Amino acid sequence: MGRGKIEIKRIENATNRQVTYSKRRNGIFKKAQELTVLCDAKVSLIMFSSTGKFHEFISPNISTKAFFDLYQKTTGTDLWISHYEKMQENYRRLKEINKKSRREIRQRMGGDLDDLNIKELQALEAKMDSSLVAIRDRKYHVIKTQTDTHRKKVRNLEEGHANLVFDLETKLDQQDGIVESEGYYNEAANGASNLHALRLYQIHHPNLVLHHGGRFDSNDLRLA
Amino acid sequence: MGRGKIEIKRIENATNRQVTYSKRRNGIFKKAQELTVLCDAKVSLIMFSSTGKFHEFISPNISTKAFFDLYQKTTGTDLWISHYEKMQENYRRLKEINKKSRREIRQRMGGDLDDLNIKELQALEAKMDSSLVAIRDRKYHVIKTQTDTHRKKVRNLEEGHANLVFDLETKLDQQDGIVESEGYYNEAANGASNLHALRLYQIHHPNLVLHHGGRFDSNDLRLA
DNA sequence: AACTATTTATAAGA
DNA sequence: TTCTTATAAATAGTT
Repeated sequence: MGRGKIEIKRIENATNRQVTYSKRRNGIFKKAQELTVLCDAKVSLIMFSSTGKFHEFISPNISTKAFFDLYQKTTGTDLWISHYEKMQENYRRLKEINKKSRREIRQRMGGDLDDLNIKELQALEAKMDSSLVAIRDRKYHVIKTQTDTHRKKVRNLEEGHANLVFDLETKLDQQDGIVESEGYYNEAANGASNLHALRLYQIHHPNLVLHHGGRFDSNDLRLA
Repeated sequence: MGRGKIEIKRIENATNRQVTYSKRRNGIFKKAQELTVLCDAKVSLIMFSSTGKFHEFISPNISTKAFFDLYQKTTGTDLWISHYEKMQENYRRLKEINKKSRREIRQRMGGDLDDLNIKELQALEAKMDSSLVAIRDRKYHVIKTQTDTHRKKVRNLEEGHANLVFDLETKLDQQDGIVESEGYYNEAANGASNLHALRLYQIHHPNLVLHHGGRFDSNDLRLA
């Protein structure tokens, strides 16, 4: 269809070939477009020229990926789709497990109990009961550990402090030399050395330290 | 190019559409073939008719897979990989959620408590406690429902049975006509009519039925 | 599926 | 590349 008829064989003149490619490419794209519209068809037309240039036509409302998927599904060709589907299967399975987990949690939270029978309810209750025991045990263990830690800390602090006070007293003794004994004891009574006395008392009554410095009292245990 | 010019829009007549599809498909395939030969180009032409029928043209010396690989390489858009990676990401996320769910369940079962602090332990204990209450409530509700159902069933059965016995007695009365009164009462004493007596008794003491026929006794409640 | 009047595509030239 | 145009090719409507 042109000024003259041409034989269908490779055009040897590169320029000519390029021109013909360009013209016919437009023609075929137009045909593809018309076919898409007229016949409600899905068309994918991809071409590379001899120089490697790339052109594509694809029907609207379908992506190249979707088109290729459709192609594979239709032809049964299987390049990577099996891998993909295996993954989808795993994904599905994982989702199912997830759902079950969530349901189990809900049940353990006291919901979603409607379709459990007595036996299941009893089993669940028993499990929850023993779990509760374990949690309580753990809590008491944590409390005990914390208590012990605090007790030690406080004892160390108190001892350090008492030692400092003792050192201070010793230094005062050395500095003042001979002091009227009654005056000394009077001063000490409302000053540093009552802490020394406290220190000596604490060594024999460690629990006292806890109740004052450990920030734990019976209230904590009531909350626990 | 035909007897008349046509507008490029969907052909509504299905038969016409199918015919046009067939004709133009041949035309476009021929064009693709010619382009391939004349211009030494690589062409992939895939189409699906509105009825889902599939046709393909592809340049010789290149497979569809190779063509698609070339397509991906040229466009830089790796369709599959992006999808695959998105899926992998989802999969990973789901797995993470799963792990957390499992951990939560383990904790609610009294395990995996080592890295919870007191506050968390207390919260968990409280939740478990209230959940346990909910589960117990549900259990008692189920038990009550079952008990009621059984009670009703048993009462119906007993009444039905008693009615049968009563009918039997009535029939015996009619059949035997006049019987020596002492003999009749003697026979009845170890025969059917003691059931009649039971029936009358039950009407006024319905709970008796439950304890015999309901298969529920205080033991059940102890287990529950 | 064949026919054919017409429309459309395009080869060659500019 | 794009336009022009003579001509080949495709195809719409018909049989």
